Amino acid sequence: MLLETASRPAEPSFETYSGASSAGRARETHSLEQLLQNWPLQRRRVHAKQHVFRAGQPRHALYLVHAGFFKTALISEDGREKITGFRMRGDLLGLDSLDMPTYTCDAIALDTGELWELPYAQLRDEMPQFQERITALLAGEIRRDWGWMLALGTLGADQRVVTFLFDLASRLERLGFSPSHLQLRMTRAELGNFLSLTLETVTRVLSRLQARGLIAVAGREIRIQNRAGLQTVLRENTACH
Amino acid sequence: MLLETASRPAEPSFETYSGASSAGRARETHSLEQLLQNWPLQRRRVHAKQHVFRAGQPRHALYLVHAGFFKTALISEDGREKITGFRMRGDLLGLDSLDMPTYTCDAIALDTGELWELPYAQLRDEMPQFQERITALLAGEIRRDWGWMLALGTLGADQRVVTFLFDLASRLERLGFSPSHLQLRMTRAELGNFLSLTLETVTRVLSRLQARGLIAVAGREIRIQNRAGLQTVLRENTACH
DNA sequence: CGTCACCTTGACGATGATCAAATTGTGTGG
DNA sequence: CCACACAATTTGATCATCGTCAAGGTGACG
Repeated sequence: MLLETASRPAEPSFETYSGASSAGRARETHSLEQLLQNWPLQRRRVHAKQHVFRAGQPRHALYLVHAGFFKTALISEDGREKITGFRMRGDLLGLDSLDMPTYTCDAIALDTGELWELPYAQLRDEMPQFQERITALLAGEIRRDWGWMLALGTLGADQRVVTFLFDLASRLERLGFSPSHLQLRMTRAELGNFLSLTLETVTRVLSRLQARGLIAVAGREIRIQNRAGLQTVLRENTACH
Repeated sequence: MLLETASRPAEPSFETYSGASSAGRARETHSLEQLLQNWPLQRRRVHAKQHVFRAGQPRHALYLVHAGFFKTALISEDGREKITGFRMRGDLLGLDSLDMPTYTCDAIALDTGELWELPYAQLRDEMPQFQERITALLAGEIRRDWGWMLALGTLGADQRVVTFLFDLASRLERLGFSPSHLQLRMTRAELGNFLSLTLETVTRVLSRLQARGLIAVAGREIRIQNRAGLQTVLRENTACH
């Protein structure tokens, strides 16, 4: 697989990509969520379309996604927008501005969700493994970004979409969800923005993949029906390069 | 300016983007190079086309570029290659694999150069400001990557090239070089790879900009002749989005 | 002086963007 | 609960940008 995710919480649930359920089998003991389980953290509920923070606002915390689905996005002075990633349980919001006085991107909820507010300075000083985790998460974000730069720079439209589906599936699987039944939380436009495609192209690719029997599309609900077939798509010749 | 550089050493020189010269006016006291000035570091000389490390090799150090010009690149299993960045004095090589047992990208010298080998664990434990610097450099790399994702995803060919020229100019200026006289150290193919363009398109854009009197191109030597004019190019409508 | 890598320029074509229009889905107020 | 407005999705037709292929030029180095 091309891309990786930095975090791997447990405790699956459904309908909101959260973790309210019970039958959680916690395997990876070093996730941030595990570390912080009985730390007195400020929690914050957000609902869809709400900004967690905006670029330029004073940075006062790092947020750990505990439930819900988020996007982070840059907006340039001249209005161009770019979604830099979709964040789910176990991911952090605000990592990119750790060394800055203000946030450097927007973080927006696509869903109802819950965030844990991490007091960075305090945790760094009082919890020995914390700094190490943060370093790993930062480096992991760089690797993930580079992976996407590779994908977006060298793959055609179909292959980008398939790469995205595989990435999402694997992240969901780590959270304990089915890797073949994907409930998208973003619009076609947002997906296209992230993949550097237009929303029409995203739609067309999905229709094309459905026509080939590789996936089943029903709005934002996507079922992966032929994983091997999708991997074949990735091998098909790219126009670029 | 769209992009930033995490490091800002002093002591300009010429002909190799290094720092052998003397008349250095050290302003920013918190650069890594400053911090490490009289630390007993292993130094390593490299020459053009030599690999500093390759993806998969055991990671044994972090490298601080002291002189020369480098590229870092990813290569996917199926042979697609992507240059993730060009690195010069004050930049670090290997940041992305800080938490890994092996390197996750290739680092290749485009020039003769000198690297300082940083023993990460030791410095982290013995030098108080070190960890903080590393965190800042990691976060800065993320911001830079996101900036390029925005540029590559939303700008046309001409604008990408101009953005690159401005970025390079500003980095060179911080090192004490002229921001209008650029000596490229990479081929058109490498530049195109980084910008997700073909080498022909890069050539064509440079020719076009020269024809408009905005720059003067002589092989890898580029002179910026009309900075304001180039900024105008950035305002010209992009096809994409 | 010849070879090789790199660069430049041209002609052509394909991928994906743009524009347009119709359909479906969603939330809100009556 | 329905009707309405609006957001999101789908599909089609057309076109521009940039990739591909080809050929010639330039420069470096043995």
